[in-house]
Amino acid sequence: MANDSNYDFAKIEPLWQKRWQELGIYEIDPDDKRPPYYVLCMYPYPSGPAHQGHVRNYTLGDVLVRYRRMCGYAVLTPFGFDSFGLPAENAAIKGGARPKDGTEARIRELKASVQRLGAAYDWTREIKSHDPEYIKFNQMIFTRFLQNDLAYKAEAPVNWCPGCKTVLANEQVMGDGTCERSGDKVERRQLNQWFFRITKYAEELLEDLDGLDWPERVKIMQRNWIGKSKGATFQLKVVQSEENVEKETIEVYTTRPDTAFGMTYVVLAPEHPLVKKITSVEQQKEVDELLDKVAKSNEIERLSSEGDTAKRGAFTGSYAINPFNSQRVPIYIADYVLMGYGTGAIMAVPGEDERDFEFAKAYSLPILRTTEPPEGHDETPYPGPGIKINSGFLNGLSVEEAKEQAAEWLTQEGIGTKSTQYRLRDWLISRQRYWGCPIPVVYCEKDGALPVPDEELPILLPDDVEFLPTGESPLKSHQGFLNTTCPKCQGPATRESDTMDTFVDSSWYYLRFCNPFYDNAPIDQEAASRFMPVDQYIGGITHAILHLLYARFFMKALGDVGLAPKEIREPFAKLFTQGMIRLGGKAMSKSKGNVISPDVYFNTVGADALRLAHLFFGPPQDDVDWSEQTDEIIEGCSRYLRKVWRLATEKDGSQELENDVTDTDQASTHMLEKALNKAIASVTDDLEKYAFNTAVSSCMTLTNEINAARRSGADPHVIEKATDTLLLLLAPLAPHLSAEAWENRKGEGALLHTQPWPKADPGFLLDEMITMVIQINGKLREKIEVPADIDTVVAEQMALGTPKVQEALGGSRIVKTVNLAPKLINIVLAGK
RNA sequence: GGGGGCGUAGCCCAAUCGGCAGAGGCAGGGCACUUAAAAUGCCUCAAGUGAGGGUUCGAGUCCCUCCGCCCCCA
Repeated sequence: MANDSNYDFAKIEPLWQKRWQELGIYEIDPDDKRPPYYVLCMYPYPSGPAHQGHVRNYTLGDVLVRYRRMCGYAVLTPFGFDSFGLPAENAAIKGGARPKDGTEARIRELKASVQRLGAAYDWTREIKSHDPEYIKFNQMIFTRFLQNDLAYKAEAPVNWCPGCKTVLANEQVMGDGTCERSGDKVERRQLNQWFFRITKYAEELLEDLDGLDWPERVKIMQRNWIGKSKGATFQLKVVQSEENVEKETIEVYTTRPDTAFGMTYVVLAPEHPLVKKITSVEQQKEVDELLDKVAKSNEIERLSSEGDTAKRGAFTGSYAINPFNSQRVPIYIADYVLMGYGTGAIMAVPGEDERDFEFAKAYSLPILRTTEPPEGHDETPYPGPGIKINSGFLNGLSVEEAKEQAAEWLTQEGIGTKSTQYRLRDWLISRQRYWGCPIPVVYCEKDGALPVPDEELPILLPDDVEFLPTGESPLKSHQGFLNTTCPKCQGPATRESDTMDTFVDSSWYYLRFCNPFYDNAPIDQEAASRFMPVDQYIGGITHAILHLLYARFFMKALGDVGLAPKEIREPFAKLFTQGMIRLGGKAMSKSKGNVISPDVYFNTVGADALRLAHLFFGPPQDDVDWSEQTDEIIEGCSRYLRKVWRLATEKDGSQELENDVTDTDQASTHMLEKALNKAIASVTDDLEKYAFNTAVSSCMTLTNEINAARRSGADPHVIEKATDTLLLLLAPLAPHLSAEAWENRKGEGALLHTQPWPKADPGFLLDEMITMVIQINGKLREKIEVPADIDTVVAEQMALGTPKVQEALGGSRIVKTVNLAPKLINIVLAGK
């Protein structure tokens, strides 16, 4: 066996996968003394066998798991499945397997392909969102939120498909506002639904971003999503045309109170409660027409800047009084003003706002500037800084000063106040769907909406339901599920038939992983205190906003209702977002139908080669285009691994490892020592900063150096040491082959992955001689070898003495020398 | 429309603080081994960094404008 030059991955990979599992080297005892380290890959929706996106994600995670383990940490490395969700239910409706059966089959498939990758997971901790235990605790969390005013019920618009007669998720609405299934135009309807009060945490969610070691772009996306803005709210009196009395007031929010003198009209959201009251008889028809149109359009259309502006608004027939100058301005309604943001009403300043300007032009409303635009500015609105004009007591002030003064004035007059608004809205969690966690609420005619008591949890989904293409959740008509008794009066009551958004499940699973065996509460707080926050979270950029924001909200809210350690405010200390795998210009995913299965590679080159290729493609945060060349890279990685195998397992015939090796080449031995230590340093450094592509190439370089050293007769002891180290460095990257080669070298039972991570000897990292670059006027002219500790003055003399420099000097005057000896000397000559 | 990213050799990609454009791989070429081929080993080839300007002794790297591709928000 020792001379077997063929590495049989098909045989060896499953053996090691089994051994790691049996040895439990990635499981943690409760009394483990090593420092804890929590590595987590976003748990996947089980859509069937893994695709290359999964491979990439779990490879990156596994490299870090194995590396940290070798660095001496007790690494927590759990895996689970985000197993509720729409596709399983849609499959059932189309006549496929029932959601539970289908989901569990998909889980088995995904798990099998994840296991073939050889990633080290503690499978004893596996959890699935649809586990009855998980449902129970999910529901318990909901009831705690309800009791602590973090959950509430309110009317909210939903996407309604008139063809399917059902509510659609946002993802089911196509870009053009039609239903993905029937193609009908999706409408907005009001429905009574459950919300989580995430807005209560808006400020904390914003502030705590600063302390996170996350990619800056993800933090920027979250900041924009939260959308904090500072401004003022104030009241406007309404003058109704026919009665001409001031009964009602409108509250508006603006970020630019300094522009109030330029207000030439007011706009209400079509849903604004005042619309009914203030619309005049003459304008009723026009207003109704717009209301009708708005009801049929979705938010995407409403916020779009496309479409004929002249058809997007309607005059109500009433007027408002601008408190700043007591002028009457008309009140309009317009589709682009949303009830959910600010106060649902705006003051319009067409002189300083693009959108107001377009609207004013379309409806022939006056346009007035209140900020002096810079010279040469055309007729378009000017929103920038400048000096206030046409603005009464604000004239002459800067925009910033005027904002302050205007808000001050509003406060003094008692008609307004400074106000901070957030774009973030409360989280609508109700889904009119079957395959999700049931919302644990019962409705009693006498006692109203009540949470289900803990001892009655979990409320599980009934199995005996029929999936019909009616579009309605089967729970809605399932009498056995619906009928219950009121926990308070024991009278007849009805269950809530909506289920929770699956983002609820994924908002706290990382806490459950800390101790998934705990049955007193959702979260074992002691275990959570030990492992949380997650040291390294890894997943796709697609979850940059929603999942990560919801999970952050849950961490805070769970702490505040006493279910999680209160001092831990953030769940993910460090985040890494991997780039997408694209095929044909689109992200690779089952729903897009452009999946390349890893199976064929598992069978032809093995998991290690595929893993190595994924690491080697390029920077892990960048997107990868899957192409013909990808196969060549994978083939190249496979070739490289075979090379390592030969190096590590074949005895070099010309060199026998005897005690008294004499005739060795000192220079090449020394070069190998240096190459070895440099490789340790650079691979370690690369792993710390996720530069896996360069970590792989450093291993390749070392491999080449060892082979070269063998040819030139370097000390066999050093060659053996370097080869051992190469296997240690490859252990996280290509775990099967390196583990097998290690055991081959070290004897039966030797375990590579429990070895300590190698340390570089700093003595070998510094070069004695350095190539010094000599430039003239910044251009390379000469290179000379100098001792690393050369005196800078001496170095400069040497540089000036070189023939090329002498030649170039040719009578010119030296203006200056940039002396960075021993690296570089730049001689700047006058006028040449 | 706003925000973010990317653009280096035929291709994938390297290049610490602004200091020699090349670490690694793929493809190509040559040689060795072989009866031959595969496999393997060795050697070799190649761009001046998307375009233009600026700052600097010196720019792939910093600043501005433009072009192309991608992502997010609207």
